[in-house]
Amino acid sequence: MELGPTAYVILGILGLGPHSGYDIKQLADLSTRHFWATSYGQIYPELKRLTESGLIKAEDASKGTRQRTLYHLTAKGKQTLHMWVADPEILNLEIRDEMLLKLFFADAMSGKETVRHLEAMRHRHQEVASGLREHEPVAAAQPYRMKYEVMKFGIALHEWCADWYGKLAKDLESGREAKR
Amino acid sequence: MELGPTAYVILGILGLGPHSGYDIKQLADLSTRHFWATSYGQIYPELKRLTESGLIKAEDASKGTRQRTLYHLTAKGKQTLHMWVADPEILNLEIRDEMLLKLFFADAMSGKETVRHLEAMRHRHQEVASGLREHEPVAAAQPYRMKYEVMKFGIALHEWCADWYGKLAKDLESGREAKR
DNA sequence: CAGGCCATGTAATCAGTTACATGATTAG
DNA sequence: CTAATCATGTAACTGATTACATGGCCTG
Repeated sequence: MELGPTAYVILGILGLGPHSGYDIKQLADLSTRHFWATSYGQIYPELKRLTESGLIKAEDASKGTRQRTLYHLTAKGKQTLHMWVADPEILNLEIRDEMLLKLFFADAMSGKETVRHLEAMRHRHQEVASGLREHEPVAAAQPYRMKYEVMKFGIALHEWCADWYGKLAKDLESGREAKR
Repeated sequence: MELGPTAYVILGILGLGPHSGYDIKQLADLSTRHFWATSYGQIYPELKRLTESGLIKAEDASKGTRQRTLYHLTAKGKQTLHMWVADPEILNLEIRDEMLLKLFFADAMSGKETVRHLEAMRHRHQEVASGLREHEPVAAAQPYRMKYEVMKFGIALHEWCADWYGKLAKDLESGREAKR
């Protein structure tokens, strides 16, 4: 009965208060998405499993005929979440970036094409950063410091990346002699 | 007959010359691993598929009774690879970082525990960076500029991350008043 | 009354890892 | 002679996405 990271996303969000599966998805999309994405296809089955193992508890919150189930942490769930958070083990980081892969194999491309590609990468990171920036005020207003710090990290990271690609593009454009 | 990124890792590496499945894995581990990992469980079946669709060709290179198969790109494979590289479409980037997830939910931890966690994250990124640094000279000596640039990007990225976590840890340690 | 959002779920599929199985060659 | 490395492969499993199906509520 090992729990995966997705289970902790759910437990973590429920640690902030009772939420429905739908809520969890919305909140995750606004907060953890940039370093841990989830989908309904994982959330709903996971909610069932967590209920079965007694870490969370369902409570009916239907309005008329419209179904709605709120979940909240049990004492056991709280404890499990806290133990996970407090455990300082080193966990692995995974990055999958198909554009970087393309860049890696881009030696056959012309300088112009490479610059266009770098420009696209820069743009992509800028987009992610400004997407995060949009709900930065919300994150700042909350009483949870780490959540805000993680958001700031995301913004800074993507801006740093955008910057790096921009600089490389500039280098390629000016110092052609360096090519090859 | 859509090709996934892993297929392009293989095509890209074979674009540098004929290699065995084993070679491909070794080279990928030294180069693309930090933004696109692969395993034998993907490489061997993919080599079979690529052979069947005529993008690569197998050539026996056994030595005595020791089996060895070298693969090289066909004209069609070269073309497919080049078309992929030249296509400037925006592809998605995925990050999965369980430690960042923990940090995100770390508001219940004490300042000391959080600092320890940040220290571990800093250390992890430093490790990745110095791992990459080890074969930086090899990358620098090759005639492929983009491969070297991508490696430099990886090093700089992880060092930037290490730095960021280090700074946050410092902030937490000194400016306690900012907590909560 | 239509479109958007709230809400729940499942089935099929896909990508990728892990563990295993096998054996040859080479360097110390 | 033995350990490391070269070399190829598969089966089982896991984690996650996608697409679909269904329907109610609320706002303009």
